[in-house]
Formats: sequence, structure tokens, C-alpha cells
Amino acid sequence: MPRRKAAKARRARTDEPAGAPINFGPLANWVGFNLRMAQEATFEAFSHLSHEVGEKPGRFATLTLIAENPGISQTALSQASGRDKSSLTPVLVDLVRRGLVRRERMPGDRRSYRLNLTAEGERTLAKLNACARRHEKNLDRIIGSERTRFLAVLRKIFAEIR
Amino acid sequence: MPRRKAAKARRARTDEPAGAPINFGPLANWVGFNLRMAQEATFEAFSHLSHEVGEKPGRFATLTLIAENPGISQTALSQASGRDKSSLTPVLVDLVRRGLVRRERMPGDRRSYRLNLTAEGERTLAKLNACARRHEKNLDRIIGSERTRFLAVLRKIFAEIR
DNA sequence: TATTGTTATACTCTATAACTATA
DNA sequence: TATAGTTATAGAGTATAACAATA
Repeated sequence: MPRRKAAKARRARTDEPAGAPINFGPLANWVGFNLRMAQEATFEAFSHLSHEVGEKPGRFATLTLIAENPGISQTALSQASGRDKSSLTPVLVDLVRRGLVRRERMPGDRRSYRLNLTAEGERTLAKLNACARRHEKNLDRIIGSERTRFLAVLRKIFAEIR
Repeated sequence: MPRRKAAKARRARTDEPAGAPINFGPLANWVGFNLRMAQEATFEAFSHLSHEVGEKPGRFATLTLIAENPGISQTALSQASGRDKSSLTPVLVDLVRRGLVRRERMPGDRRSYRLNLTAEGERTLAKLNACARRHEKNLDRIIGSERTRFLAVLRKIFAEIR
């Protein structure tokens, strides 16, 4: 798990009594840098939770997108997640093999598949949603009353940064 | 560049006239998800700028940490960046080969090196800092008056999330 | 014995290009 | 010709474990 180290580094900056005081210089004041640190730490925390229910964190978005867009094609799914379709192939092979996703030929166009969750897939997604709720609760505890404003800024950045 | 695709996906959600309206379901309201989307988009934007000056975005933090902590050892540097020391070896080999970093044996302890920027390293860091300033200006334009509060929340998340 | 840095190796995630089978 | 999905392959970035040199 690549995230263990990151956790240790974070602790080094917070818990550590002394040792070697590292200077982050201008980095410490840059939004980009802090955005990255916060995101990595957050992702790592969610990773832990999802591994507890036996899933990789990356599966969450895939399962959600299939659940919310029943019958979606692999190409549409890859576009929605911003990844090349070839990156999706092994993910779907795994999800189908484990019985979480059902893949059927489109009736009208036999080149494409339509994707749906199986009952097992729904159960797994429910478990991941429970993780996400726990995770969000932790974040809410930290963010407090800023939540709405904070979320609005994140969305604005995503929509407008080039 | 893995980031091209992400850019396309973002555009798909914003510019696109129609096509296939993708449902993001509960994902759209989760802080964790939005944090990730914002960070990926931001990192991609900085990537472009740093490639324009012929550097990888990841070199920025490494060069800054060396500049701000002259004579730092590889182990200390790896801890500061939250990566294993073995991950740093190829990075430093590259930076030394390109004449950006000077590596000298510690006088007192001949196991370790002390790292410093060369004049060329300083120049490259200056160029990357210029990128970062441009990048921050873009972010500031988007974030507006929220900046201080937004930054405070990011730092709080990084410090407290587990 | 413990620590610093390197090497060997592997894993994850991603991409591009060439391919197959349809259309 | 064009599109949906797969395969082959590669690259970036990370990790662990074993090692050599030094402490």
C-alpha cells in the first residue's frame, strides 16, 4: 500500500516531537500544493475504509457510474471517468469475474456492451457507500460549517482550471 | 500524458452541448470525490506549465525541499516528501546527471550524502517558481476572496484526516 | 547491530497503437 | 471507413526486500 508512507510523513509533520525540522518554504503557501496534500491524505483514508470491505477505492466510482447509468457502454463509462477505454478493460474483466457487473451485448449494436450491476454488485456498492458516509462524516467533523462553501470552491476549480 | 484524457472528460461535463448526459449520482455531493477531481485538474494544469519549461511537475517539490533545506540527506528528503528512500534514488540520479543537484559525501558520516542545488538547479527552480506563480494566479482568479479560508480548510484536512 | 543509499523486482494505474468484429 | 472493445506494450511512480559500505 503506497499510502502508508504518506501517512507516516503527515504524522512526522504533526505528532513528531522534533528530530529534523523540515522547511517547506513557499510550498506551504501554495494552493496547488495544499490541495495535493489534502487529497492524498483523504484518498488514503478512504482507501483504508474500502479495503476493510474488501474493495479497492477506485472501484467505487466505476460501480457508482454503472449504477447511476444502467446499461451504459464501456466507451461512455470511460469518457465519464476521464480514462481511456483500454484502461477500463481489466477493471471490467475483474468486476465481471467477481460477479459484480453484468455485461450483455447491445441488442441494436453488437459491437458494444451494456453494463449493469448484479445483485452482488449492488450489495458491494452499498458497502462502499457506507464507507463513503463514514468518510464524509470524518471530513465534515474537520471542515465544520465551511462545507458548502468549500465544496463550491472545489467544483469551481474543477470546472474552470485550464 | 495521462492528463489529456482528464481534461477532455472535464470539458465533456461543461462545454459539451449534449450527447450522453452522465449521472454522477451521490458522487457529485461528496467532498472526497470533488477534492479528487479538483486536485487532478489542478495538477494537470501545473503539469502543462512545468512541461513548457522542460521539467516534470514532480521535480518541483524535490528541488524546493533541497533549496529550503541545504545539505539535507536523501533519507530526510524522502521522509519530508512522504516517499520511500528507494523511490528517490532514480529522481536524484536524474537531477545530478542533468547538473541541477550537487551530491557530496557528508564529512562526518560517509554513508550519507548532502544535497544542494547547483547554480543551474537554482535557475530551474526559479523557472518552476514562475510557473507556480502563474498557476496560483489562475487559481486565485477562480477562488477569489475565499482563498484564505479555503487554504485553512485544506491544511486542516491534511493535518487531521486519518 | 543499525543506518544510508542502491539494486532488483514488482505492482498499480495510466496511455498509445494495432488489432478484431462489427457497423 | 468508422466505431466498440481487446491486446500488446510502455512509462511513471511507487513499494518491499536484500545488499554493500559505513557507523
